Amino acid sequence: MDAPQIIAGCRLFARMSATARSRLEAMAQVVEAPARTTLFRQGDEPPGVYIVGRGSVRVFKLGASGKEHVLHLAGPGKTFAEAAAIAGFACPANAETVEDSTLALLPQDEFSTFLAGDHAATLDMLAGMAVWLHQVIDLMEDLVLRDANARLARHLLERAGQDGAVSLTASRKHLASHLNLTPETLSRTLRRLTDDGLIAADRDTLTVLNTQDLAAVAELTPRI
Amino acid sequence: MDAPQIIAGCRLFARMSATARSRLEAMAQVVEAPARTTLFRQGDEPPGVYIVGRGSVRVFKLGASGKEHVLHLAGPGKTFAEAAAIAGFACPANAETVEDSTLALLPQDEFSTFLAGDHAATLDMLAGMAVWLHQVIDLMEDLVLRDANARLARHLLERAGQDGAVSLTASRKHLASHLNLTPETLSRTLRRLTDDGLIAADRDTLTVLNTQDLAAVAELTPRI
DNA sequence: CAATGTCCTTGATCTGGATCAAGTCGCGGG
DNA sequence: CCCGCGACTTGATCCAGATCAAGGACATTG
Repeated sequence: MDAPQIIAGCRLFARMSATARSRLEAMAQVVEAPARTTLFRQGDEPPGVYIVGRGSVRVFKLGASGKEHVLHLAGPGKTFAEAAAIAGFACPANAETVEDSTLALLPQDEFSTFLAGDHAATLDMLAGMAVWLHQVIDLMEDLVLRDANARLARHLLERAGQDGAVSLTASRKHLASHLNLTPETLSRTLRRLTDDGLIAADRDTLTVLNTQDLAAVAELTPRI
Repeated sequence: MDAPQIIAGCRLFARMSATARSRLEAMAQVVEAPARTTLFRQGDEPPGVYIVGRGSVRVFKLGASGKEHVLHLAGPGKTFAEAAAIAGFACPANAETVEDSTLALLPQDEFSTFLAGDHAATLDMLAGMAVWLHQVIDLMEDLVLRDANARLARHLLERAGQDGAVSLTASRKHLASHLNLTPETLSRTLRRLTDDGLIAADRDTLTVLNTQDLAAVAELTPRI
């Protein structure tokens, strides 16, 4: 998998002009990383913008007691570390591949130079950042305003395809951490929803069976 | 209070070029709003970028059961609603003045046009957005990885001045909501910290007395 | 194919913070 | 000055979800 391919697979960069894309392709470094490779750690200098080509990456923060919170499970076409790259501050989180992955890295300095010289690209990045901010805020509100059932329900509804299938990019415990649940609670919550016939749980796929009722669970007020 | 003054008081816009600033001043609408005025609601069309000149604004989300979460307590010089304005999606939250306030509004359409024509300003906005994203992520990690004591301790340390004073912009229940606590728990937590001599609590000011030990509380692992 | 390991499930118990329920304080209006 | 109301405190109880503690289900390896 080469740089042009990875960049073409990324919404954000794919729609940029041909000249902009060729500059990006020229600076991109392709990284092949086996599963469980650490890409950067909390506090590191910003490496630049990463784009996932194949595989998936887990971006997470560590709490004092070793508890971790998965901020982002990035699959193919997704970018991460953009914010640190743009503002130039130290990485606020850790990143590690979940499975064998191919990534493109747009190095910090060259990427900054590129943005400084391309107005349209800067506007695109700005819009992309606003969307990402929106998603983070949504996740936070989920964590604060919803209970375990509703969080899981909403997560599933958001990423269900036409057929209602949601494939698990990472292991269940990572999903649990993303939703700020323990694996035990995730397991029990999945059981509750399967017993009620709202979803079907397979080894590596969850399927939404009843969108209507699941949506009701997602909106359900935790404690009247 | 007039538009040039409000814009000059805002970090983000103050450092822009004179020509950029005069364009912003020309488009700005000054809004005088008494306490408890609703500026916009969840789901509204994005109004544009707001800048606080005087007073303060509470940006919050409502959960199904009426529980609210304060995302942002914006004081003088702070902006809000930028993300919605830039990406053009509906407001993800509600905004209401806490006290009598003066605001400047840079209307959505004119602001977009301005950005489209000014590369340097776009880069500044991008950097500003990255910082704001960073803060939101920090807040989320606080909510997820820290307990009530540590959340309050960190919040105080972050905004203590030289003399350790933190003035309460809004009522305590709004602070409680920002930290995802009930007023009761905030009250008990403040008591614990005052009893331990780490802070002093006054009617409308909290004072950090022992930065060392308070920092230790902030970093303390919730449950070993 | 036993041996080991990792992930997931299920059950029993614990606990931080929410909720419910009285007060207490301070302030503005009549 | 008294009344009423909203914001805070304090105490008693409750509960969702964490933690602790066994199992089971697959893989991988010798």
